[in-house]
Amino acid sequence: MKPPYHSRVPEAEAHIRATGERLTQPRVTVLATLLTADHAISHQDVAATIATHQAIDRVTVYRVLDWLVEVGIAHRIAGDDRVWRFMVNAQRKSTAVHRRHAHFTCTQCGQTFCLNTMKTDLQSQRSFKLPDGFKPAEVDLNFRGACAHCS
Amino acid sequence: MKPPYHSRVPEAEAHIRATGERLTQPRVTVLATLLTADHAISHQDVAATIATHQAIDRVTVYRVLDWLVEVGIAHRIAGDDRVWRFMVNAQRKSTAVHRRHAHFTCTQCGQTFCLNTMKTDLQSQRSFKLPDGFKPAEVDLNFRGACAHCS
DNA sequence: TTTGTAGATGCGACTGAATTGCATCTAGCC
DNA sequence: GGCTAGATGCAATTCAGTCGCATCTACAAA
Repeated sequence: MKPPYHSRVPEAEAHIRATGERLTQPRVTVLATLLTADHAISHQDVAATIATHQAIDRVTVYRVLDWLVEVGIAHRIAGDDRVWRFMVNAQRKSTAVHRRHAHFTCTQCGQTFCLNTMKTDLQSQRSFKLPDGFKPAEVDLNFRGACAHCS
Repeated sequence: MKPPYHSRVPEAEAHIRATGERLTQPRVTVLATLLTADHAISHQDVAATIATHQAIDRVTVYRVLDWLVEVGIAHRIAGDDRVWRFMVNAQRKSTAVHRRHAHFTCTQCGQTFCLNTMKTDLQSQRSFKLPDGFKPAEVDLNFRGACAHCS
């Protein structure tokens, strides 16, 4: 069980201040919500969770989520249902040449887990040889199957 | 330059007959169109291409595309724009326990290439160690960057 | 060859995630 | 305290994809 929403607020504020951009209530709320999740969650999940304790506009949630991705605090994952899911980045490296993500989507419970935050051997991602001329900037690795809970 | 649409019709018909299911005109047209592409194309690309030489309903294209994926002739890729893109499978292995795809999306021209059909060293995909209990059934590897044309 | 029918197609209406335009508000500056 | 660029709220819109249902057709059986 992850720490609840309230204990995540200071952490969220610190992340936002670190960007040098405006610290607003919606940004804090959305980020703190994202920080309490141990798997990638959708815009709707975020909006619904927030709605239980305060009012927030759907569009604002979309915009904050986009902003979090833009400034490098979070990343987004395209799901099989055409819905974006978001997750806070494990460790931010703003100047990283290669950004790498590894996710696992459970086909039974539907949850998407970020493998970068788990003990996983992903070093071999470096060893791919692409055809001549193809210059990758980012790599995504997506697994589909049964998660630890459902298998 | 790939062979044009017409020369792909017999190939398309053969693939469809091989499934044991009905050989219909929309199926042939959609598959032949898919066979002429050297990169993954969207439903809209398929529909627009077909529309230049014959009438076809949008919904039928969706259904045929889904069917092609279902019977294992093609596969779909989730794009960054929430649009599915489709591509004929290189070699079909109906009983494969692990289905693997590797794609490269060019952030400049927007095209998505299937690396499985290109000379690429992807053997290292086997070497991932997932956390205990996670049982992958499929693996997708997605690169983003500059393609051979744009780099 | 004709016929019966399961399955495919065509069409209109619909869904729902995400986006846009614009008026209003506010965080952080002076 | 006042200014203003940038953020938010709300309504309307977009667009990929889906659904319901009437009609059509591939193909197999007669």
